[in-house]
Amino acid sequence: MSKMQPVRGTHDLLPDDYRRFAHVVDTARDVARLYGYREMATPIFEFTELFARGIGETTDVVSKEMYTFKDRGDESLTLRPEYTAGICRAFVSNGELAQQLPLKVFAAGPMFRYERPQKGRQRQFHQIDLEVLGAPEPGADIEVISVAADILDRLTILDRCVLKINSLGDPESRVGYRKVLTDYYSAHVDKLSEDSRNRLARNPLRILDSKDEGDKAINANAPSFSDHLNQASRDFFKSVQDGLTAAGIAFEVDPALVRGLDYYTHTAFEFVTTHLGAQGTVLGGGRYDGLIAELGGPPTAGIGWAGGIERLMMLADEPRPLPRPVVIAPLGAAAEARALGIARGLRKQGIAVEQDYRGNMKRRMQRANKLNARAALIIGDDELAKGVAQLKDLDSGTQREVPFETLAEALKV
RNA sequence: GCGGCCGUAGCUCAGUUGGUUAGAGCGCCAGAUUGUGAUUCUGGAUGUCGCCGGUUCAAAUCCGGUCGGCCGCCCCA
Repeated sequence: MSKMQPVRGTHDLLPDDYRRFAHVVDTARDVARLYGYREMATPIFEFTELFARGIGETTDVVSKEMYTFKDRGDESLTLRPEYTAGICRAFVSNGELAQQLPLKVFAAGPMFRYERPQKGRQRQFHQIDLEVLGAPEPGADIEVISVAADILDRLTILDRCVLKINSLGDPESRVGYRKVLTDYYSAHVDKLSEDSRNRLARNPLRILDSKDEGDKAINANAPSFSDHLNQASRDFFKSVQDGLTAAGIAFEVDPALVRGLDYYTHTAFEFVTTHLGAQGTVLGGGRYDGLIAELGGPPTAGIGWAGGIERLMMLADEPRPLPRPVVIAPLGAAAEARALGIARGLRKQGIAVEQDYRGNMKRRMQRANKLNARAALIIGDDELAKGVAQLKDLDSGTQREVPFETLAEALKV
């Protein structure tokens, strides 16, 4: 093509695509509202430090995937790579939110990560996001997962997804397990893959999920997280599982499920599919009880998830077609002028009316067909004189005269 | 960031061992007595063969680079 290409990893959402995009967001918003979540939005860029501190300096997202730049005031800013940090920052910035606990919010918008694009992976992508702040109880975990399941169900993709959950424990359990795991892998470091040797220092938990055959052999005897959860963490995880079962939500416990962002504690979960190539995760999240305190706010529990809109779009059914319009086809200057008022009156009644800017009868009828119009209103000099329009049903081809005054009634669906 | 595949009309794709004005289907546009669409018929335009450079008498075709897409890894949504 020409040089007028979009930036790598970005895409235009043309009208047909946008309808499917909006369908995902609208569906999610509707379901979230049923659970009492309120929509909000935060800025697309924040101070770089927010993400560095919130997500973790050593994570891939922060260390090599952020769009970071200096603005004209020499501030280091970053295009948000995810939503949670921004929402938590907003919670800390806006004291009144601390009086609305538990705060249940829904959000949607673009995210930015400098990654190698593939199907289902773009540099600018979009997420729907759900968060509950100020609820340390497992009931919040259950509810948040339940909202996600309902959204996927309404998008008709739940049956192609599997819910995987795991517990990363509370900080005490996590620190303890991490030590045990690091010791174990350090003893086998010479047999680990290069990737996993790098993971050992950054996030040893991730080695558990390695696809390398040699690593898998070592993993077979690796200490299990479930054996190193303290009693409180164990009870918490049990409650979440029991709640999901009670709610009728199917899940699998996956001990290898580890999320890449540092702030997660306790519950981690992902809805995964095999229908998107290498990009299996459609929606994922977890609990992050320490994040808000880490950002300098009052110690406040948090749990939430994000879902990739583009990935959901690829799986979801086509949204319902738009209501079919009526085309008004005036012939001659006088009729054209009169049609403007008639069309406006019909739209006031909630009827979608399209009026061409130009064209003879044939052209207007062709346009009507192309617009998938259900009916055409033909108004020429004769009709103008009689105060009627020819109402042609474009499916049956039948046509009848209808007085201007009763057009709205004749066109009500 | 690593490894691999690919790039020809708006779309899906043909295009022989390099050879003359680069093709098809769909779609688009225009006509078939100017007040009636979708069907049918006729005609038309599709294009810097992603881009830049090299080899050659000659490049869509071979070579290099670059941009972009896709697949796997990594990572994640």
